[in-house]
Amino acid sequence: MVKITDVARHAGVSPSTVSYALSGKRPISEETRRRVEEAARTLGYRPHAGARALASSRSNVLALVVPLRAGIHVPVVMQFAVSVVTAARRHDHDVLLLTQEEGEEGLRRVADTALVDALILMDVQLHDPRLPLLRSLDRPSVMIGFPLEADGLTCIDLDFRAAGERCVEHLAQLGHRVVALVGSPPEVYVRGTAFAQRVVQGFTAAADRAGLASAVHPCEAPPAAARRVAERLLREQPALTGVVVHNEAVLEPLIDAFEQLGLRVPGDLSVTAICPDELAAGLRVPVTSVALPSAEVGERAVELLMRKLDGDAVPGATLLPPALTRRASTAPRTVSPR
Amino acid sequence: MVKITDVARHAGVSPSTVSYALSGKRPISEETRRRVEEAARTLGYRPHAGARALASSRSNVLALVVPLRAGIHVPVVMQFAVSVVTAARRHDHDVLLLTQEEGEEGLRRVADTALVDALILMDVQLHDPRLPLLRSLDRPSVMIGFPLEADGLTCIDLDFRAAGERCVEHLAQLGHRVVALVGSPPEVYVRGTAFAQRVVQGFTAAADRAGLASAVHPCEAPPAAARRVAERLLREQPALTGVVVHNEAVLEPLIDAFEQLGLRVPGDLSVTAICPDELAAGLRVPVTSVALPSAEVGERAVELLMRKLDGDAVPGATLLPPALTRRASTAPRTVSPR
DNA sequence: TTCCCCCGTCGAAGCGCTTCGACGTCACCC
DNA sequence: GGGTGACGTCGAAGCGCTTCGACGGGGGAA
Repeated sequence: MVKITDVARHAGVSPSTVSYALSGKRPISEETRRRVEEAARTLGYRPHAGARALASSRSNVLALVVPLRAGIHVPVVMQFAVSVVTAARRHDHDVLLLTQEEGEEGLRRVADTALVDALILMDVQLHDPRLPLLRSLDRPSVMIGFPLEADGLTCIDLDFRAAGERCVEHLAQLGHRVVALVGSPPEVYVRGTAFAQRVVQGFTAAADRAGLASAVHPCEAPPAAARRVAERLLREQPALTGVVVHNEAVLEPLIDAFEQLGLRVPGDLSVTAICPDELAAGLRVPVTSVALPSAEVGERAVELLMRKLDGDAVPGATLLPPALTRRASTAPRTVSPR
Repeated sequence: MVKITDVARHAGVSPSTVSYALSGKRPISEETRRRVEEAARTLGYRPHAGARALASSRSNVLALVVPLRAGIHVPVVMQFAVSVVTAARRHDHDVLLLTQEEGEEGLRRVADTALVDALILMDVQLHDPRLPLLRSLDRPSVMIGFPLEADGLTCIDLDFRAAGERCVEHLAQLGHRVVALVGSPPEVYVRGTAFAQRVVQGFTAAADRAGLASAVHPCEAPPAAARRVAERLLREQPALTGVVVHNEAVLEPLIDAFEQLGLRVPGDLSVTAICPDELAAGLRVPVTSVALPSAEVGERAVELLMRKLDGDAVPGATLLPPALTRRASTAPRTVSPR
């Protein structure tokens, strides 16, 4: 293993000069810097991560806690993770993967052993048990999602409330008067997952404001569940013409079910979704949707953390405004009753 | 931050004794060990990861390289990742997440900086460019998947060749004489992804051996592609009664397509798959399948690495035997022609 | 009773890096 | 021409832990 003293000798300078030349933390003459860099390159010098962490009390590693729960859409989680890793690398950091299984103890462990400099949490609950811990930790953190009480913490997410509203407004503009929300599986609401509840709030508020009749239906993931919900929807709201889907797993089966029940999309029924753009755009009937910008969220989360690590103040809440893309699944309400 | 000297003082022993007491690397009297443990507990002592890594040249971190490519099934990747993390934690290790985007340079970086002790690679190609690098690294590694030339390296995976064979044998036993394999998207074969090709080999070999007529069809992920493949299958092999699906994304759409084309599963067509058990079992028609044991593979990969880290010899190749579970989608061939 | 060995513990060195204070040199200004 | 910074570099300390050799004391064997 080649170490800093080897580079120093090779470049004819002291180890500290090598350190400064490579880190840029003190001015070093152009000439010396070039010599050091070349020495480092020809020797293949790689600073020892542990030594560096010990001396600088910075590990250049971020922790990412991913959810394992039922009812969450795995590809979305993966997208977050990948964008976090990519963004972290741009800032010269690596990412340690933690599962929620490890719980608070895991967070405390990686923070207290100085394995990581900072933490990113996904799948935040309204009353998340990890909040007090995060506050007490001496390391910065960012949550992807909003708990109810986030004082002193930093959160970022799509503005799900606004997303719910946006979908309803779009349907209202098209003339629809009776709408329904097909949401996540019941357990997601039961455990108080913030984003799911916010969509419901936004959906309901916007519907009330616009004077629409509305209903909310949680829905399990299997296609059969989608079919059942579709039937129930039509039974309970015979005049239904607008549907908002906030559940990646059932989006396609649900549309299939509607069509099998004799409803054309968008002829008889307009469907909008809150989901990743690729999913909405890739369906047989491309679906009008509010995008779930996982890549952007992951990226911004990392940037927030970096600023916190630099000691800068950051906004406690970052809500990304929803962007609705019109596709083939929504159309003005047909005036003639069916 | 509480350090080892604090614990030592509190327990009335020297720092080295604390170290030995906690690590068990030298015999320490019962009495002393208890005092040390209690001191550590009451003070909330957490050894500094960097310091430990520097002194012991062990970081207790594994690198996991996950694929980002098109055509791979994301939930499967996630399952691997989770099982690797869980298994690693059981061995007191953490997991650093790398994306394939970082490439060989990323591997070299985390290995040479001693950030990680060992590496796990997924999505191995037949001619994987990372092989020489892995051989030259001074750290042990395990590949999930088999390249063509694996001398000196350690690999583990489901025996995909045998899995392909097993599916065909099952169909043959049921009396089917004309079979087809619906595989991964073409790009997966083009880039030489080992497991996909092995399934083809096993499928073809077993079909030849049993004297079955057979054909292989790569298939893109979108449902529309599944439909096209279904039509083509029936056109090109009118006597087709047995299908093997090795493509998680199209399994369900394919069955739908067959049924829409007027074929009942398993009445007219027996379908078997190579995919995660949950997927096969959760479909409308539960599908007979060879399980993709991601959890077991991840776990075993970690165990192999641990043994290598301990300096033990391990087998170069670990092939997990396929296990076929019969479900509703396969039945004996109907004697009467349709 | 003496010698030896082993068990349990200690002290010190050192892992490879960063960082702080200090020092020499040069340029510039009065 | 001497004082004064600023610039560029060096040396040494120290980050918190592990590990190696050494050492004292007690027990068993002779």
